[in-house]
Amino acid sequence: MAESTGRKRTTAEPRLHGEMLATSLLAFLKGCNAYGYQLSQQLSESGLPQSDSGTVYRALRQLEGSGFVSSFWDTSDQGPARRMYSLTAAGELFLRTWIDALNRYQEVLAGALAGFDTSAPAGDAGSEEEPS
Amino acid sequence: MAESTGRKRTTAEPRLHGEMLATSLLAFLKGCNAYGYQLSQQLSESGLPQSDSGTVYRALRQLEGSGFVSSFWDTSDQGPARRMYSLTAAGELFLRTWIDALNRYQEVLAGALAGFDTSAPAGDAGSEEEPS
DNA sequence: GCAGCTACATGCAAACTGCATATTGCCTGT
DNA sequence: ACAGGCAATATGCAGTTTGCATGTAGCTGC
Repeated sequence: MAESTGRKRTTAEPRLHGEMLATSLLAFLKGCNAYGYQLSQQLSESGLPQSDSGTVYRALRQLEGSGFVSSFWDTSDQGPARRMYSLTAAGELFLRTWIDALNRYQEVLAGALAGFDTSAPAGDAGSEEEPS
Repeated sequence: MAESTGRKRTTAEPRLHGEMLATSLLAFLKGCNAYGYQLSQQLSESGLPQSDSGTVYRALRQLEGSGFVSSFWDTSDQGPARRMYSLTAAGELFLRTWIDALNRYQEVLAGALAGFDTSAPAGDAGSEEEPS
């Protein structure tokens, strides 16, 4: 049940949501300020799993609402006005926090693949993690 | 606007959703089979960002629906019957795919933090580091 | 018997997402 | 000059996911 109409969640192709998308955007902004459109393109070119451009714009507005980025309308060039985003101090903090979490995440995954438990001290091969 | 009522998304404390949660569960199951309750606890102890236990159970059912884990009711011990989960071949594949994506993800983040673009050849240092 | 723990499940409302579509401004082809 | 197209941002909609609270069921301790 519950897999009839829309897209499925647990398909084999990774998607980037939530904090992952947010973190990617912040990371890009750490290098240099950019417009949403550019960020959306960078995502495409980065080899990372993609997100819809609408989602990217909305994510940026939310990040701004949370104070992690700031923006202003740039009308210096021609073409439609674009919103220039830049990272704030709070944004950098958030970025670092998440990269930290990501590191632990990878350790756990790597540990599991290697076949032993990362959260346990070395020595236990975990092959019969049998707690009965 | 729109930050009054419910929980906010982009808070400073990381949460584990979607594929991230799924991947963590699969990784734990790679080491050894387990019950949902155990997995939920392992998550708590792992130092990873947390998910509600209800979410964990639902994630497991979805993973089962996708064929990435299989389960059966274990009534051998006393206490309420518990569902024993184990990883399938498809699940291992999915796990590997996601760990791969995660690696790219981390490279991109690390590159952005270092201040240059990972997807671009060396030379452009993104020096528009607009000071003030 | 009653509280408490293990173990799993679900209802609900809010939030998130992908897709399609709209809007504004400039630029190009014919 | 006008149609079409791209750059750049935004939104409506419907389906999905999530956190929180709560419910069920079986066993244990007092």
